[in-house]
Amino acid sequence: MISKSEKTAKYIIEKVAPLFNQKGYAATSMSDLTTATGLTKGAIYGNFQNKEELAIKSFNFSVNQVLKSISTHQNKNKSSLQKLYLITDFYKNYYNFSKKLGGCPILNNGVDAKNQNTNLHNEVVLIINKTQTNIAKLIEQGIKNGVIKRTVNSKKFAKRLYSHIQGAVFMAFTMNEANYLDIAVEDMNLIIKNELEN
Amino acid sequence: MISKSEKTAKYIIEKVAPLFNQKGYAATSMSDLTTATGLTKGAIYGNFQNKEELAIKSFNFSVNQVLKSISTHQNKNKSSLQKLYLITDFYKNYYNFSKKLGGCPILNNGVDAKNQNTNLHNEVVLIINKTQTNIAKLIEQGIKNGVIKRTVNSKKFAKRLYSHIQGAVFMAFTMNEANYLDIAVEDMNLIIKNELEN
DNA sequence: AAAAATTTATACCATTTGGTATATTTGTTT
DNA sequence: AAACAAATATACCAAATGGTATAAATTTTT
Repeated sequence: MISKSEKTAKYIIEKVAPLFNQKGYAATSMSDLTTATGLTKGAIYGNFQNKEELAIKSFNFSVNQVLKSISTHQNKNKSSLQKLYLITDFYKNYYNFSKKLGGCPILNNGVDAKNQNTNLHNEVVLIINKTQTNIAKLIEQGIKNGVIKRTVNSKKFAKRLYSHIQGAVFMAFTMNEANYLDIAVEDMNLIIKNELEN
Repeated sequence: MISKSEKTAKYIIEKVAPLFNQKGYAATSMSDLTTATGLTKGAIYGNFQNKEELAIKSFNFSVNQVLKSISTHQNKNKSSLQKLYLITDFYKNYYNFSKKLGGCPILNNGVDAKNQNTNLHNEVVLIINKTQTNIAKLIEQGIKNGVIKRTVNSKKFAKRLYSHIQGAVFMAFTMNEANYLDIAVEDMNLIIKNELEN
C-alpha cells in the first residue's frame, strides 16, 4: 500500500529535481521549492529531513532517468559490442534528452557539489564508478565472446569513453550546440571500430 | 602612476577569484569575500559596482592565468604543429595547475553560470570561442606550411580537441584523479599524429 | 462514524543575504 | 602643515535564508 506521504514525496522530487539540476544546491532556495511544488515548507519538511536529503534524492531521481533510458536503449541488441555502440548512439540525442531534466545531472552536480556538498558529491562519484564498471564489464564480455581484442584495457577504455562523452556534454550545454555530441560520438565509434573490434 | 584603488582592486580580485571559482557565483557571499580579503564591504563596493562585476573580473583573472601559461608553454617551439602538441602537453599538468586557481574556471563557470548569470556565462562562451579560433588558426597555418594535411577541418578539430580535454578536466576533478588528463592527452596526441600530420 | 495517527499549513525564529548612506581614515595637492 | 580628495570602515537597511513549533486539516485505523 502506498501511503500519502510516499506519493507526495515522489511528487516533490519530480517537481524539484530539474530545479536543483539547473541552479545547483546552494542557489536553489526553499522558496524555489515551495513555488515549484505548490506546497508549503511544512509539507516538504514533513517528507524530507532537510534540503540536502531532498537534493540528493533529486539527483538520484534525475540520474535514474538517464540510466533507465540507456538501459532500454541497450536492450535493442544482445551483443556486448553492439551494446557499446548503443551507448554512444544514446548520447547522440543526449542534449535534447537531458535538457528536459534541466541538464546533465552528472555534469552539473559533479561541478556544483565539489567543494560545496560532500554527500552529494560522493553520490556523483558513486554513479560514475558504477557506470564505468558497467562499461568495463561489457568489454570483458566482448573479449570472452571473441568480438573484442584481448589486448584492450577495459577499465582504461571505460574512462576514455566516459570522459570523452562528458566533455561533449559540457561543451554542448555551455555552447548551446548539440553538434559537439555528434563529433564525440563519431570519434568514439571510430575508436571502438579501430581499437576494440577484432 | 598606479592609484591606490587600482592596487586594492587587483588585490581583491586575486584573493577572491579562487573562491568564486570553487563555490560558484551564488554560493559565494559578500561575507566570504570580506573574510577572504580582510577588507570590509565598503572597500569592495568602493572598487566594484556589485558582486556580479567582481565575479566576472575574477573569472577573467583566472582564465588569463591559464591562457598566459599556455602561451608561455607554446613559445617553446615555433612550428604550428609543435605548438599543437604543446597545448596537449600543457594539459598533462593541468590538474595540479588549475587546482591552485580553485579548479578550471572554464568548466566551473560554464556549468555554474548557465541558467544563473547570463553575463558571466557569455564571458565563458567568449573565451571558449576565442580559444577554439586560436587552435583552428594554428591548424590552418600548419596546412599552409605543409606539415598538416590539407583535408583537415580546422574548426571541427578545434572542437574535438577542446571538448576532449574539457571532458578529462571534468573527470579529473570530480573523481579526484589526474590520470584522466593523461589518457585524454595520449588520445589527442595519437589523433594529431594519425589524422593531422602529413 | 469516532478516535488516533499522519500529513500539511501557518506563523514564527535567529541569521544571513546583497547593498547603501555616512562617518572616518588615508593619500594627495597646494 | 592645511585643505582637499579619494578610499575604506561602520552602521544600518529591507528582504530572504534554512529551519521549527504548533495548529489545522486530512488519512488511516478501529
